Amino acid sequence: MTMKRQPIREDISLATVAARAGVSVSTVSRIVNGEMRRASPATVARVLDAIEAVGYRPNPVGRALQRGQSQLVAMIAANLDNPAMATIASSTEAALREAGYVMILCDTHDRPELQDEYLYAMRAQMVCGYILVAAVPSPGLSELSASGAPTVFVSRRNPVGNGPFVGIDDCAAGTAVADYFANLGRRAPAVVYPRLGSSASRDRVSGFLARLRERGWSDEAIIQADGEGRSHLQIGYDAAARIFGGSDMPDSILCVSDQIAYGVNRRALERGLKIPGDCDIVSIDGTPLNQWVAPWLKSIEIPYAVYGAEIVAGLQLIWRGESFGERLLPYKFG
Amino acid sequence: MTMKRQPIREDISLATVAARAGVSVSTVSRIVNGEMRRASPATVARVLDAIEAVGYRPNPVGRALQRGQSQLVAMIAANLDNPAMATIASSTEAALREAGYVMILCDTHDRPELQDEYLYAMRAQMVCGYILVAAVPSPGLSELSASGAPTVFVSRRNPVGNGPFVGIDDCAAGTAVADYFANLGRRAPAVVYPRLGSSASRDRVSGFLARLRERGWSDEAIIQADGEGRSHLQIGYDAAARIFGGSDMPDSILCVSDQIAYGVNRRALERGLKIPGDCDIVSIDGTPLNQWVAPWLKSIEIPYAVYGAEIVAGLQLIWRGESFGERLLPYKFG
DNA sequence: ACATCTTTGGCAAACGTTTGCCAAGTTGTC
DNA sequence: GACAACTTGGCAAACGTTTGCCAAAGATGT
Repeated sequence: MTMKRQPIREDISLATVAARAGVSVSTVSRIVNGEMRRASPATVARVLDAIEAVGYRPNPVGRALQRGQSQLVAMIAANLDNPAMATIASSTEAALREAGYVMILCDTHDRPELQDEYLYAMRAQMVCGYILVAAVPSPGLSELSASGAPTVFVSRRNPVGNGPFVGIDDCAAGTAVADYFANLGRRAPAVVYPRLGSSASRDRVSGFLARLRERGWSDEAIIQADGEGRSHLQIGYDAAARIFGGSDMPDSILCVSDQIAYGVNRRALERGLKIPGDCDIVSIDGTPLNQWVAPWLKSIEIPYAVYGAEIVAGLQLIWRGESFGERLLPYKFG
Repeated sequence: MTMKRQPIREDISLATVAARAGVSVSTVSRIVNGEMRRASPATVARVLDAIEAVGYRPNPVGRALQRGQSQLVAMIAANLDNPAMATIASSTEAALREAGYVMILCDTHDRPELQDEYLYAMRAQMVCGYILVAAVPSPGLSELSASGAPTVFVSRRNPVGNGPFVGIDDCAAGTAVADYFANLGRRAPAVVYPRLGSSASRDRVSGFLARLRERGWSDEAIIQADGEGRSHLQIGYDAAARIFGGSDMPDSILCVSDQIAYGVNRRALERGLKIPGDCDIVSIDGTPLNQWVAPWLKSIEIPYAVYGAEIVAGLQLIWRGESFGERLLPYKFG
């Protein structure tokens, strides 16, 4: 029983179907939208046949104009070159398609002006939802935030207010790493993070520091190094230069992202350090690529591949009017 | 002189501007579209003021409906999880935005049915162009190909016909690696590639083999290994198992992608081989990540970051009616 | 026979834009 | 003074959809 897929003609409209079925455009429209009770069973059958016969598919543009809202969802991401974000984008795209939506992807390169430009452009496209991955503070974001448009924040919480969030419990992740180091008997822990921290970075660092303090470390005993710029690779590399150049060498380092860990490791290699051995490195991200190219790296594994499903489920909740605060996903460590 | 950016109200239309300027909607429309000669300078000024005052921005949906074409461009990519494709997507998105377009991203996961689904969905969205990254043969693609819609193929050539192509000279890249191995005095070269090869893989392999034959190798002297599946990482890992398990060990391996090289390297490590040393590995891709996580890997570097600009330039050529056959970008090696 | 209600389906306006055509008004030419 | 040519700007249709409202016809109750 092969279902012959006929070529899609873009010039098939409600009018075509209506003419063929001998009814009006409105009747066809109602039937297409599932309002079956507005027509007799005979008419419905005739219309359905006509739809099938001419291969009608609703035109999303006409529909968007009339409804004042499209089936487009905007994903505004900070940096697609980061494999973690690419995975989020990929899984979200799949989940959206599954639900009948289409994703527009915008890469802000972490720049507030670009983020605003996109926010405005997406509003003009009448998108029905916003997914903000690692959003940055900006005037447009405040405006969006205030407008009450369906929005989900991913990885980083809303930097200019609050709103539905999908991510992990960053603070707990930092705590877990602190416990791991402490239980292993490490004496000189360090932490590397970007200077312009997102909520995620900050929470990870503070969870880590808080637990170390609880377990007896003084603030001076914990080596902290931040790095400037947008590239986490470079941040890690630069910060490591200061750490390894200092008087007291760490025996364990928490890197708040995989890429920072790559940077730290490269500097360590240049210094002739053995990783692990001379120094343990733990990162937070744990993309699958690590197993292939960075087996020396132990990670808190964030389930980026399931973010998509969570994000879309969250959006659907919002569309139905039932908002939600946050969806924290379980991470894996060990 | 701060330019106060006013909040975008979505309910500002041509009618709003027209009312404020005391002219008709048509006049405003013409001025917005740059037809300045259809109105007196005084009117133009008044309208421009009104536009500024109310913060008018054309509604892309209404425009798309009227023109039968949107400012949306569809990028249909095989697999976003591959960093090379993520970079292509990112750079293309930037170039499109620069040119005033908006990108819709679709990830087909290398599946023909999904590719078709997207092709149909994008047609319904009245996109004004298609960018097919590593396209796969499918009925919908044949249809698109025949329809003459503006399309650019990236990385892989059109598998069901021909059409504008952006990429590198894959055959020459393979040849270059062959020369490199030969000049280094390697005696036992190998090549690893995916079984279900794209045009790109095939060309790279055949360029490599052809040059080795020219330089005196017999077919039996060249170790060839392919791997099945979609993950290049796994392909490399599996193929390496056979290579390293065989009687004659290679002293040099060409991997047709970075990810394959990662897989091969991991197996090599498990075997206790030293890379480089016991065996040289060269890959084709050369993403910047390599410098950080795979310094042992020498690569033909493909300038993925400039693909975006080339792709968009190509599209604009097509839109202007001047088609083009292919744009081969220079790669770097050494 | 009449009033009332339900079923069935069409008309037309609306969403925001573009553009062919027409109608004034202005200028130029003989 | 007549006529053409150009300038300026508006009307209205069209793109494809949705939906409030109305009308015809049938069903039900008195």
